[in-house]
Amino acid sequence: MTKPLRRDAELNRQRILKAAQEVFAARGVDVMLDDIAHHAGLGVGTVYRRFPTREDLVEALFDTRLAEIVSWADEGLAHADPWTGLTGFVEQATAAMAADRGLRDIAFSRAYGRRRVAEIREMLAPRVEALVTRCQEAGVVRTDAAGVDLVLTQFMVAALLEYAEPVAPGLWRRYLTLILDGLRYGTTPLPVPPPEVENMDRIAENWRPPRRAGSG
Amino acid sequence: MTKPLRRDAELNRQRILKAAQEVFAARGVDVMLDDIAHHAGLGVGTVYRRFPTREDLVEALFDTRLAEIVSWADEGLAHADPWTGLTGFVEQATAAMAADRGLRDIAFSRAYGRRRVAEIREMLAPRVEALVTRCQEAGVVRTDAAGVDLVLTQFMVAALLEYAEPVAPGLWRRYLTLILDGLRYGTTPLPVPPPEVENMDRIAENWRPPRRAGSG
DNA sequence: AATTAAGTGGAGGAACATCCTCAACTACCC
DNA sequence: GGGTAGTTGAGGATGTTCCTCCACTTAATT
Repeated sequence: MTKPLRRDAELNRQRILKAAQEVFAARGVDVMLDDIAHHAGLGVGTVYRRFPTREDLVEALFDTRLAEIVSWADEGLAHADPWTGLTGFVEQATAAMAADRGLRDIAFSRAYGRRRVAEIREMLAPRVEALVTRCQEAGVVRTDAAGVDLVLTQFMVAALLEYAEPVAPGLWRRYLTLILDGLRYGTTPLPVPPPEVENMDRIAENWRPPRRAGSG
Repeated sequence: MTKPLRRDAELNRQRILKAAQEVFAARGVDVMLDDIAHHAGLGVGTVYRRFPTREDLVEALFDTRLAEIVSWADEGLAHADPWTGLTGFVEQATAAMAADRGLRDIAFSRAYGRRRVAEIREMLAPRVEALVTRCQEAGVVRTDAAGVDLVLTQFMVAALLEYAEPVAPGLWRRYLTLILDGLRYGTTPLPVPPPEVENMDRIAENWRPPRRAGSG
């Protein structure tokens, strides 16, 4: 039922998507839409006409990016060696997030992607769980680790990306290696249980929170 | 040459310090001074009269807190077992930062503490270096690790605190253990060198940065 | 080439957040 | 009780972000 756009309008739509992609990647999904418009060489009004909310832009751009991550998880699960499957997945996902600050936001924050993106995110959890379990059965991951641990460590590495990536690109590989070694070779009993799955959402809500969402 | 304060004024000064301590601990050093005043049951003007800048409050409160961390490092160095010395230090420091969001800010951010606090921070680096080196000589830390690695991992754990501590208190112990295990038992060669010390400041500048300090 | 509907630009108003001053007031101290 | 130090908190100054609106431009149609 949607009428096709006029030729110039369609061209501008593409320009906006390209600009949004670039600006999101460089500065995260919280940038002003004005900046995207400017970067696209267009007026703000045009952006708002085509994508009334930031969410519309996010959905249009990150739907496939997240699906890609899910497919990497599947590839990891299909890999002959469980450990290589796990590390390969983690490295691919982290590399993608290192290159795109917006992707980090979408992957972790619960502030965007209420629609499609949230569904895709939920597809990831069981796969990550399986990646870990498979390694444990093969005896190459400590038995007291859990699937959520991988998510939490990704959180930490993503935080490192926020701080260090612009200054020391690629440094994350050093600390990811360190953490994965801990996961593989560590023997010190983990002193507290992993978080409940219900808590993961509440933890994710603190990803890049609004400046003054303070408590009392 | 500083005249003693009038009795009521001195009392209020104490009230302000106590309130600031509590509010900083709960919500970080970026809270509005208005909030501190209100929490102390005083008017904003009083706070501004006594501590003209936020920096004054910070210096008054965190000088000793940071010195305490330095002394823990010394205790760690004095401990008979190098590994226990190292982990003991790291755990004490992290526990302190888990309990005080303001302390995290002061320890990592370069936005405050240009004066005294910065000096104390600089006393820490060589001690941390020594803690690691001593463990390596004893053969209980991988030889390709460096002193700065401990700082960077603390960065990651501190980030985890930001996200998870309000929701799942104490969870940090799980991931700190994992990381320390990696540091001790890991064998996978670390793929990139540690950051130059000069870069550490630039990384720290991204700790809780102003909302729109974006690049181009 | 004239008509019309679709699309565009971007200044600027609205809604906030934060900072910090200052004039009227109050409390201490001698 | 006079003088000085101290207190107050509403509100002006400043800054940020969002998003609308309408005069203007351009593509499509006849």
